[in-house]
Amino acid sequence: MSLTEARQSPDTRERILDAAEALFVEHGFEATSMRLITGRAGVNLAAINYHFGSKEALIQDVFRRRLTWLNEERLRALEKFEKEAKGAPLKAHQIVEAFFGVSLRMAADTVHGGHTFMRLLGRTYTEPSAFVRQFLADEYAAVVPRFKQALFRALPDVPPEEILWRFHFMLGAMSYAIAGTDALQLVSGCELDEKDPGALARRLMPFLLGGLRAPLPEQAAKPKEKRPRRAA
Amino acid sequence: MSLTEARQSPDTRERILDAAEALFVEHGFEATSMRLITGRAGVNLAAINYHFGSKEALIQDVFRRRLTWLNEERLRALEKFEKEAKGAPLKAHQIVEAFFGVSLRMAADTVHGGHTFMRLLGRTYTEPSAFVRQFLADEYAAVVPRFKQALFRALPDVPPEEILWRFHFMLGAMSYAIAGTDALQLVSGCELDEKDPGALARRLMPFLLGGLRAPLPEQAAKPKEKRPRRAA
DNA sequence: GCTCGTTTCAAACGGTCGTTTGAATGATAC
DNA sequence: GTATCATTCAAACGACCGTTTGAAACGAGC
Repeated sequence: MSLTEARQSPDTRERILDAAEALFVEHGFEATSMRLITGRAGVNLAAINYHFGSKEALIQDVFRRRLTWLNEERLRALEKFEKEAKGAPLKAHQIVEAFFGVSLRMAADTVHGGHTFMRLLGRTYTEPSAFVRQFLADEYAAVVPRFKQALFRALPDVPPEEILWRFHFMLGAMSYAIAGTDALQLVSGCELDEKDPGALARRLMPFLLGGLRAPLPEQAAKPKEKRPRRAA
Repeated sequence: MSLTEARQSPDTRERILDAAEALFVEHGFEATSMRLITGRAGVNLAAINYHFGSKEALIQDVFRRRLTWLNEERLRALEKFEKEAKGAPLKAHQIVEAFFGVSLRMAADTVHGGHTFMRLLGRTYTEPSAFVRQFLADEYAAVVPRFKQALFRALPDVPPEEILWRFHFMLGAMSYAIAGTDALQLVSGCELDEKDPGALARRLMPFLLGGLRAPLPEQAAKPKEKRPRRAA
Protein backbone atom coordinates (compact mmCIF):
# COMPACT_ATOMS: atom_id res chain seq x y z
CA MET A 1 0.00 0.00 0.00
CA SER A 2 2.78 2.37 0.74
CA LEU A 3 4.99 1.12 -2.07
CA THR A 4 2.49 0.50 -4.82
CA GLU A 5 0.52 3.34 -6.33
CA ALA A 6 -2.54 1.20 -6.76
CA ARG A 7 -5.46 2.24 -4.57
CA GLN A 8 -6.18 0.15 -1.56
CA SER A 9 -9.75 -0.97 -1.14
CA PRO A 10 -9.97 -1.13 -4.89
CA ASP A 11 -13.74 -1.32 -4.99
CA THR A 12 -15.10 0.41 -1.93
CA ARG A 13 -14.45 3.98 -3.01
CA GLU A 14 -15.67 3.43 -6.55
CA ARG A 15 -18.65 1.41 -5.43
CA ILE A 16 -19.69 4.25 -3.15
CA LEU A 17 -19.22 6.83 -5.89
CA ASP A 18 -21.26 4.78 -8.37
CA ALA A 19 -24.08 4.17 -5.93
CA ALA A 20 -24.15 7.80 -4.79
CA GLU A 21 -24.17 9.09 -8.36
CA ALA A 22 -27.13 6.95 -9.30
CA LEU A 23 -29.06 7.66 -6.12
CA PHE A 24 -28.47 11.40 -6.31
CA VAL A 25 -30.08 11.37 -9.74
CA GLU A 26 -33.02 9.32 -8.50
CA HIS A 27 -33.75 11.18 -5.28
CA GLY A 28 -31.63 14.31 -5.05
CA PHE A 29 -28.94 15.07 -2.53
CA GLU A 30 -31.00 15.70 0.56
CA ALA A 31 -33.32 12.76 0.09
CA THR A 32 -30.44 10.35 -0.44
CA SER A 33 -29.29 9.12 2.94
CA MET A 34 -25.90 7.64 3.60
CA ARG A 35 -27.55 4.43 4.68
CA LEU A 36 -29.20 4.21 1.27
CA ILE A 37 -25.88 4.76 -0.49
CA THR A 38 -23.89 2.29 1.56
CA GLY A 39 -26.73 -0.20 1.31
CA ARG A 40 -26.73 -0.15 -2.47
CA ALA A 41 -22.95 -0.14 -2.62
CA GLY A 42 -22.80 -3.13 -0.28
CA VAL A 43 -20.40 -1.47 2.14
CA ASN A 44 -20.55 -0.46 5.74
CA LEU A 45 -22.24 2.77 6.77
CA ALA A 46 -19.04 4.20 8.22
CA ALA A 47 -17.18 3.70 4.96
CA ILE A 48 -18.34 7.03 3.55
CA ASN A 49 -16.98 9.05 6.43
CA TYR A 50 -13.82 6.97 6.41
CA HIS A 51 -13.07 7.35 2.71
CA PHE A 52 -14.49 10.79 2.01
CA GLY A 53 -14.82 12.53 5.35
CA SER A 54 -18.43 13.69 5.07
CA LYS A 55 -21.47 13.57 2.88
CA GLU A 56 -20.64 16.98 1.42
CA ALA A 57 -17.17 15.79 0.49
CA LEU A 58 -18.68 12.72 -1.14
CA ILE A 59 -20.96 14.88 -3.25
CA GLN A 60 -18.02 16.96 -4.41
CA ASP A 61 -16.00 13.85 -5.25
CA VAL A 62 -18.91 12.45 -7.25
CA PHE A 63 -18.69 15.55 -9.42
CA ARG A 64 -14.96 15.89 -9.48
CA ARG A 65 -14.51 12.33 -10.72
CA ARG A 66 -16.08 13.18 -14.08
CA LEU A 67 -16.42 16.95 -14.28
CA THR A 68 -12.72 17.70 -14.28
CA TRP A 69 -12.23 15.44 -17.28
CA LEU A 70 -15.32 16.84 -19.00
CA ASN A 71 -14.11 20.41 -18.76
CA GLU A 72 -10.62 19.48 -19.90
CA GLU A 73 -12.16 17.74 -22.88
CA ARG A 74 -14.19 20.84 -23.66
CA LEU A 75 -11.04 22.93 -23.64
CA ARG A 76 -9.19 20.40 -25.78
CA ALA A 77 -11.96 20.53 -28.36
CA LEU A 78 -11.93 24.31 -28.36
CA GLU A 79 -8.17 24.46 -28.70
CA LYS A 80 -8.22 22.02 -31.57
CA PHE A 81 -10.55 24.33 -33.49
CA GLU A 82 -8.46 27.34 -32.54
CA LYS A 83 -5.31 25.67 -33.80
CA GLU A 84 -7.00 24.90 -37.11
CA ALA A 85 -8.23 28.48 -37.41
CA LYS A 86 -4.69 29.88 -37.07
CA GLY A 87 -5.77 33.00 -35.19
CA ALA A 88 -8.94 33.66 -37.14
CA PRO A 89 -12.22 33.79 -35.19
CA LEU A 90 -13.94 30.45 -34.86
CA LYS A 91 -17.33 29.66 -36.34
CA ALA A 92 -20.19 29.72 -33.87
CA HIS A 93 -21.07 26.13 -34.62
CA GLN A 94 -17.56 25.06 -33.75
CA ILE A 95 -17.77 26.68 -30.33
CA VAL A 96 -21.15 25.17 -29.69
CA GLU A 97 -19.81 21.83 -30.81
CA ALA A 98 -16.81 22.08 -28.51
CA PHE A 99 -18.89 22.87 -25.45
CA PHE A 100 -22.16 21.06 -25.96
CA GLY A 101 -21.04 18.36 -28.31
CA VAL A 102 -18.61 17.01 -25.74
CA SER A 103 -21.34 17.08 -23.11
CA LEU A 104 -23.80 15.32 -25.35
CA ARG A 105 -21.31 12.64 -26.20
CA MET A 106 -20.79 12.02 -22.52
CA ALA A 107 -24.56 11.92 -22.02
CA ALA A 108 -24.81 9.33 -24.77
CA ASP A 109 -22.53 6.96 -22.86
CA THR A 110 -24.97 4.73 -21.03
CA VAL A 111 -22.54 1.99 -20.11
CA HIS A 112 -19.83 3.79 -18.13
CA GLY A 113 -22.18 6.07 -16.22
CA GLY A 114 -21.72 9.15 -18.36
CA HIS A 115 -25.43 9.39 -18.97
CA THR A 116 -26.22 9.15 -15.28
CA PHE A 117 -23.65 11.79 -14.47
CA MET A 118 -24.87 14.25 -17.07
CA ARG A 119 -28.39 13.94 -15.76
CA LEU A 120 -27.06 14.68 -12.31
CA LEU A 121 -25.05 17.61 -13.56
CA GLY A 122 -27.96 19.14 -15.40
CA ARG A 123 -30.12 18.85 -12.36
CA THR A 124 -27.48 20.39 -10.17
CA TYR A 125 -27.26 23.62 -12.15
CA THR A 126 -30.45 24.62 -10.36
CA GLU A 127 -29.39 23.09 -7.06
CA PRO A 128 -30.01 25.65 -4.34
CA SER A 129 -27.39 24.39 -1.90
CA ALA A 130 -24.69 26.98 -1.45
CA PHE A 131 -21.65 24.74 -1.28
CA VAL A 132 -22.65 22.90 -4.45
CA ARG A 133 -23.06 26.18 -6.29
CA GLN A 134 -19.67 27.39 -5.12
CA PHE A 135 -18.11 24.10 -6.10
CA LEU A 136 -19.55 24.25 -9.61
CA ALA A 137 -18.44 27.84 -10.01
CA ASP A 138 -14.88 26.82 -9.15
CA GLU A 139 -14.92 23.86 -11.50
CA TYR A 140 -16.13 26.04 -14.38
CA ALA A 141 -13.89 28.99 -13.63
CA ALA A 142 -11.22 27.84 -16.07
CA VAL A 143 -13.46 26.93 -18.99
CA VAL A 144 -16.29 29.47 -19.13
CA PRO A 145 -14.17 32.57 -19.82
CA ARG A 146 -12.48 30.80 -22.73
CA PHE A 147 -15.77 29.98 -24.38
CA LYS A 148 -17.16 33.43 -23.69
CA GLN A 149 -14.23 35.06 -25.39
CA ALA A 150 -14.41 32.68 -28.33
CA LEU A 151 -18.07 33.52 -28.81
CA PHE A 152 -17.43 37.25 -28.56
CA ARG A 153 -14.88 36.94 -31.35
CA ALA A 154 -17.10 34.69 -33.44
CA LEU A 155 -20.10 37.04 -33.20
CA PRO A 156 -18.66 40.55 -33.20
CA ASP A 157 -21.98 42.09 -34.24
CA VAL A 158 -23.88 40.66 -31.30
CA PRO A 159 -23.68 42.56 -28.00
CA PRO A 160 -21.66 40.54 -25.48
CA GLU A 161 -24.48 40.69 -23.01
CA GLU A 162 -26.77 39.07 -25.53
CA ILE A 163 -24.25 36.33 -26.14
CA LEU A 164 -24.09 35.56 -22.43
CA TRP A 165 -27.85 35.29 -22.26
CA ARG A 166 -27.98 32.96 -25.19
CA PHE A 167 -25.19 30.86 -23.78
CA HIS A 168 -27.32 30.62 -20.69
CA PHE A 169 -30.35 29.63 -22.74
CA MET A 170 -28.42 26.96 -24.57
CA LEU A 171 -27.13 25.52 -21.33
CA GLY A 172 -30.68 25.36 -20.04
CA ALA A 173 -32.03 23.65 -23.13
CA MET A 174 -29.34 21.01 -23.02
CA SER A 175 -29.55 20.42 -19.30
CA TYR A 176 -33.28 19.92 -19.43
CA ALA A 177 -33.06 17.70 -22.42
CA ILE A 178 -30.70 15.44 -20.52
CA ALA A 179 -31.86 15.78 -16.94
CA GLY A 180 -35.59 16.02 -17.42
CA THR A 181 -35.78 13.03 -19.65
CA ASP A 182 -38.43 11.35 -17.56
CA ALA A 183 -39.87 14.37 -15.80
CA LEU A 184 -41.17 16.13 -18.86
CA GLN A 185 -41.91 13.10 -20.92
CA LEU A 186 -44.77 12.63 -18.54
CA VAL A 187 -45.96 16.00 -19.72
CA SER A 188 -45.24 15.28 -23.35
CA GLY A 189 -47.20 12.09 -22.96
CA CYS A 190 -44.70 9.80 -24.62
CA GLU A 191 -41.19 8.52 -24.22
CA LEU A 192 -39.83 9.93 -27.46
CA ASP A 193 -36.91 7.87 -28.65
CA GLU A 194 -34.74 7.20 -25.68
CA LYS A 195 -33.19 4.13 -27.23
CA ASP A 196 -30.70 6.03 -29.33
CA PRO A 197 -28.83 8.48 -27.11
CA GLY A 198 -27.05 9.99 -30.09
CA ALA A 199 -30.37 11.18 -31.42
CA LEU A 200 -30.47 13.86 -28.76
CA ALA A 201 -27.33 15.49 -30.11
CA ARG A 202 -28.62 15.43 -33.70
CA ARG A 203 -31.83 17.10 -32.54
CA LEU A 204 -30.41 19.52 -30.03
CA MET A 205 -27.51 21.00 -31.95
CA PRO A 206 -29.63 22.55 -34.71
CA PHE A 207 -31.94 23.98 -32.06
CA LEU A 208 -29.05 25.54 -30.17
CA LEU A 209 -27.55 27.08 -33.27
CA GLY A 210 -30.92 28.34 -34.40
CA GLY A 211 -31.41 30.06 -31.09
CA LEU A 212 -27.90 31.42 -30.95
CA ARG A 213 -28.20 32.97 -34.40
CA ALA A 214 -31.76 34.22 -34.03
CA PRO A 215 -32.52 37.84 -34.91
CA LEU A 216 -31.65 40.23 -32.13
CA PRO A 217 -34.47 41.51 -29.92
CA GLU A 218 -35.72 44.91 -30.92
CA GLN A 219 -35.09 47.00 -27.85
CA ALA A 220 -31.83 45.38 -26.84
CA ALA A 221 -28.37 46.40 -27.96
CA LYS A 222 -27.50 49.76 -29.46
CA PRO A 223 -30.52 51.88 -30.28
CA LYS A 224 -28.98 53.14 -33.49
CA GLU A 225 -30.08 49.95 -35.19
CA LYS A 226 -33.81 49.97 -35.86
CA ARG A 227 -34.67 46.68 -37.53
CA PRO A 228 -33.68 43.31 -36.08
CA ARG A 229 -30.99 41.57 -37.99
CA ARG A 230 -29.37 38.20 -38.14
CA ALA A 231 -26.96 37.67 -35.28
CA ALA A 232 -24.43 35.73 -37.31
CA MET B 1 -67.23 31.39 9.42
CA SER B 2 -69.86 28.92 8.46
CA LEU B 3 -72.09 31.53 6.85
CA THR B 4 -69.58 33.80 5.18
CA GLU B 5 -67.44 32.50 2.34
CA ALA B 6 -64.45 34.47 3.50
CA ARG B 7 -61.60 32.31 4.73
CA GLN B 8 -61.08 32.04 8.42
CA SER B 9 -57.57 32.65 9.70
CA PRO B 10 -57.11 35.21 6.99
CA ASP B 11 -53.34 35.33 7.26
CA THR B 12 -52.09 32.02 8.57
CA ARG B 13 -52.69 29.96 5.46
CA GLU B 14 -51.33 32.59 3.11
CA ARG B 15 -48.39 33.37 5.37
CA ILE B 16 -47.43 29.71 5.37
CA LEU B 17 -47.78 29.46 1.59
CA ASP B 18 -45.66 32.57 1.06
CA ALA B 19 -42.94 31.43 3.43
CA ALA B 20 -42.90 27.92 2.03
CA GLU B 21 -42.74 29.16 -1.56
CA ALA B 22 -39.75 31.35 -0.82
CA LEU B 23 -37.95 28.74 1.25
CA PHE B 24 -38.51 25.98 -1.29
CA VAL B 25 -36.77 28.15 -3.86
CA GLU B 26 -33.90 28.87 -1.50
CA HIS B 27 -33.26 25.39 -0.16
CA GLY B 28 -35.38 22.87 -2.04
CA PHE B 29 -38.16 20.74 -0.68
CA GLU B 30 -36.24 18.25 1.38
CA ALA B 31 -33.92 20.76 2.98
CA THR B 32 -36.79 23.04 4.00
CA SER B 33 -38.09 21.86 7.35
CA MET B 34 -41.52 22.66 8.66
CA ARG B 35 -39.92 24.44 11.60
CA LEU B 36 -38.13 26.70 9.15
CA ILE B 37 -41.36 27.48 7.33
CA THR B 38 -43.45 28.16 10.41
CA GLY B 39 -40.62 30.16 11.90
CA ARG B 40 -40.45 32.51 8.94
CA ALA B 41 -44.23 32.69 8.68
CA GLY B 42 -44.48 33.54 12.36
CA VAL B 43 -46.98 30.79 13.09
CA ASN B 44 -46.99 27.71 15.25
CA LEU B 45 -45.34 24.53 14.08
CA ALA B 46 -48.58 22.58 14.16
CA ALA B 47 -50.30 25.08 11.87
CA ILE B 48 -49.06 23.35 8.73
CA ASN B 49 -50.54 20.01 9.64
CA TYR B 50 -53.70 21.71 10.81
CA HIS B 51 -54.28 23.78 7.68
CA PHE B 52 -52.81 21.51 5.02
CA GLY B 53 -52.63 18.05 6.52
CA SER B 54 -49.02 17.24 5.72
CA LYS B 55 -45.87 18.63 4.20
CA GLU B 56 -46.62 16.95 0.89
CA ALA B 57 -50.06 18.52 0.78
CA LEU B 58 -48.50 21.91 1.53
CA ILE B 59 -46.11 21.51 -1.39
CA GLN B 60 -49.00 20.71 -3.69
CA ASP B 61 -51.00 23.68 -2.46
CA VAL B 62 -48.04 25.96 -3.01
CA PHE B 63 -48.14 24.94 -6.64
CA ARG B 64 -51.88 24.80 -7.04
CA ARG B 65 -52.28 28.34 -5.76
CA ARG B 66 -50.61 29.78 -8.86
CA LEU B 67 -50.23 26.97 -11.37
CA THR B 68 -53.92 26.47 -11.97
CA TRP B 69 -54.34 30.11 -12.86
CA LEU B 70 -51.17 30.07 -14.98
CA ASN B 71 -52.36 27.18 -17.11
CA GLU B 72 -55.81 28.68 -17.50
CA GLU B 73 -54.19 31.89 -18.64
CA ARG B 74 -52.11 29.95 -21.13
CA LEU B 75 -55.23 28.36 -22.55
CA ARG B 76 -57.03 31.71 -22.67
CA ALA B 77 -54.16 33.21 -24.64
CA LEU B 78 -54.16 30.29 -27.04
CA GLU B 79 -57.91 30.43 -27.54
CA LYS B 80 -57.77 34.14 -28.22
CA PHE B 81 -55.35 33.54 -31.06
CA GLU B 82 -57.44 30.64 -32.33
CA LYS B 83 -60.56 32.79 -32.36
CA GLU B 84 -58.74 35.45 -34.33
CA ALA B 85 -57.49 32.86 -36.80
CA LYS B 86 -61.00 31.60 -37.57
CA GLY B 87 -59.95 28.01 -38.05
CA ALA B 88 -56.70 28.70 -39.88
CA PRO B 89 -53.51 27.30 -38.34
CA LEU B 90 -51.83 29.66 -35.90
CA LYS B 91 -48.42 31.15 -36.43
CA ALA B 92 -45.64 29.48 -34.45
CA HIS B 93 -44.77 32.72 -32.73
CA GLN B 94 -48.34 33.05 -31.48
CA ILE B 95 -48.24 29.63 -29.87
CA VAL B 96 -44.89 30.33 -28.30
CA GLU B 97 -46.21 33.65 -27.10
CA ALA B 98 -49.30 32.04 -25.57
CA PHE B 99 -47.33 29.46 -23.64
CA PHE B 100 -44.05 31.11 -22.79
CA GLY B 101 -45.12 34.73 -22.91
CA VAL B 102 -47.64 34.17 -20.15
CA SER B 103 -45.01 32.40 -18.09
CA LEU B 104 -42.49 35.14 -18.61
CA ARG B 105 -44.99 37.80 -17.65
CA MET B 106 -45.62 35.94 -14.42
CA ALA B 107 -41.88 35.64 -13.86
CA ALA B 108 -41.57 39.38 -14.33
CA ASP B 109 -43.91 40.04 -11.43
CA THR B 110 -41.55 40.55 -8.52
CA VAL B 111 -44.04 42.14 -6.15
CA HIS B 112 -46.79 39.52 -5.86
CA GLY B 113 -44.50 36.52 -5.75
CA GLY B 114 -44.86 35.51 -9.37
CA HIS B 115 -41.12 35.65 -9.89
CA THR B 116 -40.46 33.47 -6.87
CA PHE B 117 -43.04 30.96 -7.99
CA MET B 118 -41.72 30.68 -11.52
CA ARG B 119 -38.23 30.04 -10.19
CA LEU B 120 -39.68 27.30 -8.04
CA LEU B 121 -41.63 25.86 -10.94
CA GLY B 122 -38.63 25.81 -13.22
CA ARG B 123 -36.59 24.06 -10.61
CA THR B 124 -39.31 21.53 -10.01
CA TYR B 125 -39.42 20.30 -13.59
CA THR B 126 -36.29 18.35 -12.73
CA GLU B 127 -37.53 17.43 -9.27
CA PRO B 128 -36.96 13.72 -8.80
CA SER B 129 -39.66 13.19 -6.17
CA ALA B 130 -42.36 10.94 -7.54
CA PHE B 131 -45.40 12.63 -6.11
CA VAL B 132 -44.31 16.04 -7.35
CA ARG B 133 -43.79 14.65 -10.82
CA GLN B 134 -47.20 13.04 -10.81
CA PHE B 135 -48.77 16.22 -9.55
CA LEU B 136 -47.20 18.31 -12.29
CA ALA B 137 -48.26 15.82 -14.91
CA ASP B 138 -51.85 16.12 -13.73
CA GLU B 139 -51.76 19.89 -13.67
CA TYR B 140 -50.43 20.02 -17.22
CA ALA B 141 -52.67 17.30 -18.59
CA ALA B 142 -55.25 19.77 -19.85
CA VAL B 143 -52.92 22.30 -21.44
CA VAL B 144 -50.06 20.39 -23.06
CA PRO B 145 -52.12 18.47 -25.65
CA ARG B 146 -53.74 21.68 -26.82
CA PHE B 147 -50.40 23.31 -27.47
CA LYS B 148 -48.99 20.21 -29.06
CA GLN B 149 -51.84 20.07 -31.53
CA ALA B 150 -51.58 23.78 -32.27
CA LEU B 151 -47.89 23.37 -33.04
CA PHE B 152 -48.51 20.34 -35.24
CA ARG B 153 -50.94 22.40 -37.29
CA ALA B 154 -48.68 25.42 -37.39
CA LEU B 155 -45.67 23.43 -38.59
CA PRO B 156 -47.06 20.75 -40.89
CA ASP B 157 -43.68 20.17 -42.54
CA VAL B 158 -41.91 19.36 -39.29
CA PRO B 159 -42.20 15.80 -37.96
CA PRO B 160 -44.34 15.78 -34.80
CA GLU B 161 -41.60 14.06 -32.88
CA GLU B 162 -39.24 16.87 -33.74
CA ILE B 163 -41.76 19.41 -32.53
CA LEU B 164 -42.07 17.66 -29.19
CA TRP B 165 -38.33 17.69 -28.75
CA ARG B 166 -38.13 21.38 -29.54
CA PHE B 167 -40.98 22.13 -27.21
CA HIS B 168 -38.96 20.32 -24.58
CA PHE B 169 -35.86 22.36 -25.44
CA MET B 170 -37.81 25.60 -25.23
CA LEU B 171 -39.20 24.67 -21.86
CA GLY B 172 -35.70 23.94 -20.65
CA ALA B 173 -34.26 27.18 -21.91
CA MET B 174 -36.99 29.19 -20.24
CA SER B 175 -36.90 27.29 -16.98
CA TYR B 176 -33.18 27.70 -16.65
CA ALA B 177 -33.33 31.33 -17.56
CA ILE B 178 -35.76 31.88 -14.73
CA ALA B 179 -34.74 29.31 -12.14
CA GLY B 180 -30.99 29.39 -12.52
CA THR B 181 -30.77 33.13 -12.33
CA ASP B 182 -28.18 33.08 -9.57
CA ALA B 183 -26.76 29.60 -10.09
CA LEU B 184 -25.36 30.18 -13.53
CA GLN B 185 -24.59 33.84 -13.15
CA LEU B 186 -21.81 32.69 -10.90
CA VAL B 187 -20.55 30.79 -13.89
CA SER B 188 -21.17 33.63 -16.26
CA GLY B 189 -19.25 35.84 -13.88
CA CYS B 190 -21.73 38.68 -13.80
CA GLU B 191 -25.27 39.44 -12.78
CA LEU B 192 -26.48 40.44 -16.21
CA ASP B 193 -29.39 42.84 -15.93
CA GLU B 194 -31.66 41.47 -13.30
CA LYS B 195 -33.18 44.85 -12.58
CA ASP B 196 -35.55 44.76 -15.52
CA PRO B 197 -37.47 41.48 -15.42
CA GLY B 198 -39.14 42.22 -18.74
CA ALA B 199 -35.77 42.11 -20.42
CA LEU B 200 -35.74 38.36 -20.08
CA ALA B 201 -38.81 38.01 -22.26
CA ARG B 202 -37.40 40.29 -24.94
CA ARG B 203 -34.22 38.25 -25.02
CA LEU B 204 -35.67 34.80 -24.66
CA MET B 205 -38.51 34.92 -27.19
CA PRO B 206 -36.27 35.42 -30.22
CA PHE B 207 -34.04 32.62 -29.01
CA LEU B 208 -36.96 30.24 -28.64
CA LEU B 209 -38.34 31.05 -32.07
CA GLY B 210 -34.91 30.77 -33.61
CA GLY B 211 -34.54 27.33 -32.14
CA LEU B 212 -38.02 26.22 -33.04
CA ARG B 213 -37.58 27.24 -36.66
CA ALA B 214 -34.03 25.97 -37.03
CA PRO B 215 -33.18 23.72 -39.99
CA LEU B 216 -34.10 20.13 -39.39
CA PRO B 217 -31.35 17.68 -38.41
CA GLU B 218 -30.04 15.70 -41.31
CA GLN B 219 -30.79 12.12 -40.36
CA ALA B 220 -34.13 12.80 -38.70
CA ALA B 221 -37.51 12.78 -40.37
CA LYS B 222 -38.28 11.16 -43.68
CA PRO B 223 -35.23 9.97 -45.53
CA LYS B 224 -36.60 11.07 -48.90
CA GLU B 225 -35.50 14.61 -48.10
CA LYS B 226 -31.77 15.01 -48.54
CA ARG B 227 -30.91 18.59 -47.66
CA PRO B 228 -32.00 20.23 -44.42
CA ARG B 229 -34.64 22.85 -44.86
CA ARG B 230 -36.29 25.55 -42.86
CA ALA B 231 -38.79 24.16 -40.44
CA ALA B 232 -41.26 26.98 -40.82
C1' DG C 1 -73.34 34.96 31.34
C1' DC C 2 -72.50 30.18 28.77
C1' DT C 3 -71.73 27.10 24.66
C1' DC C 4 -69.64 25.51 20.66
C1' DG C 5 -66.62 25.21 16.79
C1' DT C 6 -62.27 27.01 15.04
C1' DT C 7 -57.71 28.11 15.60
C1' DT C 8 -53.33 28.40 18.23
C1' DC C 9 -50.02 26.69 21.33
C1' DA C 10 -46.18 24.11 23.99
C1' DA C 11 -44.72 19.70 24.44
C1' DA C 12 -43.84 15.39 23.24
C1' DC C 13 -43.84 11.19 19.99
C1' DG C 14 -41.16 7.66 17.22
C1' DG C 15 -38.02 7.69 13.53
C1' DT C 16 -34.19 8.89 10.64
C1' DC C 17 -30.42 11.78 9.85
C1' DG C 18 -24.95 12.41 9.53
C1' DT C 19 -21.33 11.32 12.34
C1' DT C 20 -18.32 9.06 15.79
C1' DT C 21 -16.36 5.36 18.39
C1' DG C 22 -13.71 1.38 19.62
C1' DA C 23 -13.13 -3.06 18.77
C1' DA C 24 -12.50 -6.76 15.05
C1' DT C 25 -10.31 -7.98 10.63
C1' DG C 26 -6.93 -8.36 7.18
C1' DA C 27 -2.63 -7.87 4.86
C1' DT C 28 2.27 -6.62 4.98
C1' DA C 29 7.01 -6.25 7.13
C1' DC C 30 10.05 -7.95 10.28
C1' DG D 1 5.42 -15.80 15.54
C1' DT D 2 4.73 -10.27 16.66
C1' DA D 3 4.08 -5.42 15.34
C1' DT D 4 1.98 -2.14 12.24
C1' DC D 5 -0.89 -0.24 9.36
C1' DA D 6 -5.22 0.48 6.68
C1' DT D 7 -9.80 -1.02 6.43
C1' DT D 8 -14.28 -2.85 8.02
C1' DC D 9 -17.80 -3.48 11.26
C1' DA D 10 -21.79 -3.14 14.78
C1' DA D 11 -23.37 0.02 17.84
C1' DA D 12 -24.28 4.13 19.59
C1' DC D 13 -24.36 9.44 19.73
C1' DG D 14 -27.01 13.86 19.73
C1' DA D 15 -29.70 16.49 16.54
C1' DC D 16 -33.36 17.22 13.73
C1' DC D 17 -37.22 15.43 11.09
C1' DG D 18 -42.69 15.28 10.23
C1' DT D 19 -46.46 14.43 12.95
C1' DT D 20 -49.65 14.08 16.95
C1' DT D 21 -51.77 15.44 21.21
C1' DG D 22 -54.53 17.77 24.58
C1' DA D 23 -55.18 21.84 26.58
C1' DA D 24 -55.58 26.93 26.06
C1' DA D 25 -57.34 30.95 23.59
C1' DC D 26 -60.55 33.06 20.64
C1' DG D 27 -64.96 34.61 18.57
C1' DA D 28 -69.79 34.26 17.19
C1' DG D 29 -74.62 32.90 18.56
C1' DC D 30 -77.77 32.78 22.09
